Amino acid sequence: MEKSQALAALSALANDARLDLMRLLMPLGDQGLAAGEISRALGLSSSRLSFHLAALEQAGLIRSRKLARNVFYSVDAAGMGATISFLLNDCCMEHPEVMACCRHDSSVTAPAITPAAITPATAPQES
Amino acid sequence: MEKSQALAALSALANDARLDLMRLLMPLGDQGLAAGEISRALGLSSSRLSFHLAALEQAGLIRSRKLARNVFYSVDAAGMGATISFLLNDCCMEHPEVMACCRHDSSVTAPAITPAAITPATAPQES
DNA sequence: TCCACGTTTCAACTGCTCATGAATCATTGA
DNA sequence: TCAATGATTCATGAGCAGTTGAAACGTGGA
Repeated sequence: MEKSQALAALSALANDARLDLMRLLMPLGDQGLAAGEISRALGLSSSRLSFHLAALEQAGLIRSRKLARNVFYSVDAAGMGATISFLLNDCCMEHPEVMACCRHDSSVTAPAITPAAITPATAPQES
Repeated sequence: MEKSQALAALSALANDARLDLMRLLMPLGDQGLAAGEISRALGLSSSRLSFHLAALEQAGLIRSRKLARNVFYSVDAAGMGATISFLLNDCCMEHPEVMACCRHDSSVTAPAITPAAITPATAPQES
């Protein structure tokens, strides 16, 4: 991975809303989520969300595909992996103490935004 | 690691000069390098370097220690590891395809700034 | 064809990041 | 005490990132 590309990815990740966005999309895999659903789940205005989505897509961290009227966004795991790989290998040069972070899966906290928190819109409203 | 702390670290890393700085300091371990030497190695003005060093130190990615007239800066491997661990565990939730970046040590290129390029000039004289 | 919906683009504004050079502070040796 | 050196802080200005609301665009159903 090029340094410039890694810088773009790091810049994209260094934002509260975009980090939430990645955390929201990550467990959904390739299916992803429509922009409108993301907007509702994160409480972002449509224009603001579009801005952040464009930043992440340009950085190679998410992908989009059009389906009828909706645009579905999903994580680009390869892009995310390449970014982390850049940090580990090119930046930290496989520093033993840094590499240790890969082995012990420490501090796995509950995700801030659970997929269950997403309003399915079309699903029946439970009372 | 707190999300706010991870955001600070990512913001600090999302900069060309600071990424070079980390790559310069990484192979030097705890010994680190004096600010003046870093300034010469990277071709940064002293005030500009001081700004970037402060950003990295505040983000918990480097440490400093005063030695006579010099301030030596070295990487905080634990801080860097925690940042990458946050990306892997909290952000990517151990997504299998992302976690793969830890295993195959791909694309290990020659460092942009080799430690040999640094003029030793004044070795840290402990008095 | 028209309307409704989902999404993106645009202009304007605010605030932050980054770069520059001068000034300042701290330490050492003459 | 003074000058030299190493490093940081400050004021200034340029440019970019983020937010907002309105407008525009594309698609599908009536």
